[in-house]
Amino acid sequence: MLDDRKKKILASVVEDYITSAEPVGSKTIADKYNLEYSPATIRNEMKLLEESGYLEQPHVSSGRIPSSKGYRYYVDNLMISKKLSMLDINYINNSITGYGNTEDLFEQVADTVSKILDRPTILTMKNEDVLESIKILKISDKILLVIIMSENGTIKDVIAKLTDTIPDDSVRELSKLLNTNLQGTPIEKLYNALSSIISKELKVYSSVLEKICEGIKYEISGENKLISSNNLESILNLPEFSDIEKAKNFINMLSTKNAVDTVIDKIQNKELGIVIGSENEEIMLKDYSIISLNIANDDGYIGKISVVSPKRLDYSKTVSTLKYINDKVKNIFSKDK
Amino acid sequence: MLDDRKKKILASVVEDYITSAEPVGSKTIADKYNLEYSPATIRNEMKLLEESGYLEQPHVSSGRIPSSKGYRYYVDNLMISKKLSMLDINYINNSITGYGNTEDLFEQVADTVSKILDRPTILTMKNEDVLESIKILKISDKILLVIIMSENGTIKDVIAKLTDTIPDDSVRELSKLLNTNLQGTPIEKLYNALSSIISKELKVYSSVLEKICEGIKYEISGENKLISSNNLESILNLPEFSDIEKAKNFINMLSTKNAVDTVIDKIQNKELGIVIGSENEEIMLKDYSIISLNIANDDGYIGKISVVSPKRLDYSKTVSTLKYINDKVKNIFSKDK
DNA sequence: TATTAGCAGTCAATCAAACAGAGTGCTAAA
DNA sequence: TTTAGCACTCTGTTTGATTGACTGCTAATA
Repeated sequence: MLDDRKKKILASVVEDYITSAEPVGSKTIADKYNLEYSPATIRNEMKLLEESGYLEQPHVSSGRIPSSKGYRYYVDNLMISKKLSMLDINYINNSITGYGNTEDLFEQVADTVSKILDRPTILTMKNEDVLESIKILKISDKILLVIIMSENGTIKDVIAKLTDTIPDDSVRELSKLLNTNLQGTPIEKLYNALSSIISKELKVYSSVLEKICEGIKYEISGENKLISSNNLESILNLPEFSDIEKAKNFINMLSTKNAVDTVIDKIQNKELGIVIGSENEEIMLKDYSIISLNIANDDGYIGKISVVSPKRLDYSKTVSTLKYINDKVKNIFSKDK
Repeated sequence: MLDDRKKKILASVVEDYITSAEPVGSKTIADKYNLEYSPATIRNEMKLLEESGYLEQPHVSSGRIPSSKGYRYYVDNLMISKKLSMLDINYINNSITGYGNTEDLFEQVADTVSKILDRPTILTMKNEDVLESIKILKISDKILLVIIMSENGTIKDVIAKLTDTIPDDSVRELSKLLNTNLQGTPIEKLYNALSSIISKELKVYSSVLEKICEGIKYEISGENKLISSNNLESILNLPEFSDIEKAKNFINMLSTKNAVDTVIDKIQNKELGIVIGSENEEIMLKDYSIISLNIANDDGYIGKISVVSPKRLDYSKTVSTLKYINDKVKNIFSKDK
């Protein structure tokens, strides 16, 4: 347990470093943050903080920077939750309108978070959803519109271009058959379910169904749909990326996404998960933090918004923003009911 | 007009520089490309080529690099069109399947081009298309699916979540009204047209129509839809971007897009447009080239695929790839008919 | 006359040495 | 227990010297 003075010093180091990105020296702290201690005292304390792993020293004659453990202590014990500025609140309210389907909403959310926090934002939508019903609409002789409705209220649709014309009767019959066969199927397994049906029971319609299948495969792409929305230019301006190799690594990490995905997947039980730097198992991620918020509607878990950043970031603002947005999203969902 | 020897030397400089990214010296050319001239002769010729503006010398004791004029001469007169490798051809054939609507197809095309050429690729879809008909389908008490079909065969749909329930009769009537009022409207003006109708003629349905309108605004976002698909990590590996400022500029240029858009818009009359470096009016683009291919189906112009790159790039491969893909796309369109 | 060999000259890139500045740890005094 | 003072360490920047690639020019050669 840290004593009061150490806490104050640690908090000052973290907060100064978050904005300056430069190692923080004892004099800076004594001057800027009106602590009642002399630089020498602060130096002694900083040394102790380093020895117990909360601070690091890039080299012997430099100031200190927070370690992952230091950030963790700050986040858990010292951080004061900031209120969002009116500017940010207005921006959020204007850009998250709640129009469209769940996917549209998630995209809006990702864009907004990314803009406000200036960090790449990854969206995970879980499809634990099951099929409620399928409607088939004949748009023209050779074109069908297949509408897929899930119990959660998500609506997706697929356009199937046929090779031959199809009579109205068949469309009606097909619609019935699909509904009786597929109702209750988990959305993410729809493609597989449909494929196996084609070969077994519904051979008559196989050519039509294959077209529909193709569409479903394309539109409902598997389990976790990940969208990364970002504002790369401003991120590359972070001093962390003045070394172009680091910048490339970061971009690479984001686009292969595997490592990040694993971390995000593990964050389950809590509403808000924060994984800081070396807390990540993957070494690749040792300098980065991931902050992830679970989104739920009344029926339960729907997905996550996750922010990926160098571990030097404004944790307080990030958390406030995510929480505010979570409320907003919950609100939209409850209105829909 | 350049004599034969100058042509050979210019071609060698361009081709060597394209792969090496290092200024090319007289000895390199004499050794690697089996030209029958001594380094001294080549030196003299290179000096003349520089004086007439085809080559540039970064500093007095370095080799030469092609100027924009040099690339232009190469592209117009010297370039031998390369055949695509089997690898590339297979990749293209596998990834451009032609499934889905025009927009899906365009996305496939952009991804493919971007992968093969390792460059950001921008897609422009022109909506000169006009409305053929609108269908409205009632999905549940409070949810309508509005299907918008254009004469070009593109189908879009919008989900409108209503605040109140709507009777079946009204849906039918609304559908009729919209069709008579909007048929023939250019797709890109649909939103405006609908908005003005709401206030004038169809006041009874205004609350429903506003919801639909909202959706249309969101889904059919204006005139030119631009999608940029890219593979940023590998692009940042280009030696052009070893200076991080250049990298940021490039990314910035791509995301603001204004400058690039203007160039692309101007390329109209030809099937294939190549604008090299300083040929661009915008100074921002003086080190970049844009290669843009017009795509048409039987009814005419549909859109463009444009590749943006530092002006050092494999023009021959780029052109071959775009042409091959153009054929592929034309093929898909004619099959659809 | 056209080409080429040879050589002096230029410049970028690299490396080491010198120097300034920021910040520490330790000691001794308050 | 806290603080002032000082020697020390390390980074970052500047300066100068060195190396190497390549040119332009001159004079010799085919």
